[in-house]
Amino acid sequence: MTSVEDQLKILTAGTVDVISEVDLKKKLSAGKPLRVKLGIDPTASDIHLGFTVVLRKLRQFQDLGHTAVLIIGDFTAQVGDPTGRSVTRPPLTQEQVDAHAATYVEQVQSILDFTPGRIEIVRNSEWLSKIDMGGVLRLMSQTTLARILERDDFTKRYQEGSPISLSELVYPLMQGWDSVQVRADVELGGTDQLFNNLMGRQLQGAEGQAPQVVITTPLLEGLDGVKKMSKSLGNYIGIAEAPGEQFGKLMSIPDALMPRYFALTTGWLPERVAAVVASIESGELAPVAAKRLLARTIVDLYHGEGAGKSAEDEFDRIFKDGSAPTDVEEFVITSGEFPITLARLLATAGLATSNKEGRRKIEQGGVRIEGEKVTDPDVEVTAEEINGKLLQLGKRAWARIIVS
RNA sequence: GGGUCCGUACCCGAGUGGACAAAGGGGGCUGGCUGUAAACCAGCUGCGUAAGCUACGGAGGUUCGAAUCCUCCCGGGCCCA
Repeated sequence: MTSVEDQLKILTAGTVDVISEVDLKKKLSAGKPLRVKLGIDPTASDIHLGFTVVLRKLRQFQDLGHTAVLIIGDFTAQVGDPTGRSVTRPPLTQEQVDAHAATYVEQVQSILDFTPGRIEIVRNSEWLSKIDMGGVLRLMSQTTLARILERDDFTKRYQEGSPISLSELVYPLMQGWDSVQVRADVELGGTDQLFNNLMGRQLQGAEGQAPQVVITTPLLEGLDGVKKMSKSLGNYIGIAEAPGEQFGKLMSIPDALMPRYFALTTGWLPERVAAVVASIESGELAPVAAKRLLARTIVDLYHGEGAGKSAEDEFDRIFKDGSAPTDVEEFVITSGEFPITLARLLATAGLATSNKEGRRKIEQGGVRIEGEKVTDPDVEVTAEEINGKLLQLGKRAWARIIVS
């Protein structure tokens, strides 16, 4: 087994908070596999690059012989984590939660070790749906309103006069109770989870358990380069997204963000990251080349070796040469629809949400048929004229029209 | 429970009887430029070929005419209890 000192070095690298390192050392020194908790709220169906930061940290624990305890927050998802939120989350149905949870577990396999014994996956409804009012009150007496309200997100909402549901105030307690239930030795999370995770420490202490070590990892900025990557902000790159999508999205991140992306998402050793960053700064590696390298690396990571190169070729074909992608989706239109105006054709093929919008796109010069720009939205085409032709909207949307 | 203020398009937000399909910003889209799906600049952004239709929390009402006035209902903030 790796020495305690080496483990400490690996496990604390790239983290923001470790509370506390002394505790972690003590726990590691006991020589037993630690139970390392990570909670996932199944509020959306995709795992994104930002979340892989903490997943990779969890994987490091697994590789050192510790046990990953993945908690699917199916119960807490019904309340909604108020962290960083300015509004109450809408409650999810059981079906949505189940579907999201299934997708999560599937996607997480590309990062975590699923060898039996290395991972446990549990749902927090197992215990949270059973706790009675007495139990809830006991938990609530462990904290005070002042402590809960210290949090920025609540303070802000309170000052703004936005509604805050009491159930949201209890959220950190539920998450803390999870730690008690799974007897967590360590809990991982993004820096925004610090408050919630510290609650776990306190509740464990009150229940006579050794308090968990809380480790936080940095939050990755999303495509906009400012706000954290999140599903609800729509600025994310999903690990299950198509190679072309991932490549393109990565190419669009602000240049200044590249070092962070290399450091947090590639899984590279710090020395390798430092070397790349240095060559960018010295001008040896052009920004665009660096970004391509990043994009290839990430696509390879989630779609297999070589997928990055293919995605890059495709990207060049589309955006550099301006030609159509190799596989354009076919769109079948029944012959009864013809003759049809170009505006309506666009809407029928799903490239516009309405005829009106199709009309606008054509008038703006954004529509091509077989590479030829069309200008009159009212022109009618017959089935024979359009069958098999390539319809293009803007730089990023195509449909091959098939008449049946 | 009482009082008071509020609810506007994807989001924020102006509008308080006609000139309102509704200012402004964000987002999104299209075009230009570019190493880039970045940045920047310009245009577009309810539906309908059109006449017109539908839309300012919901339902009624007043009026020639309502997002704007009245009644009730639903949702929210604040103050008092």
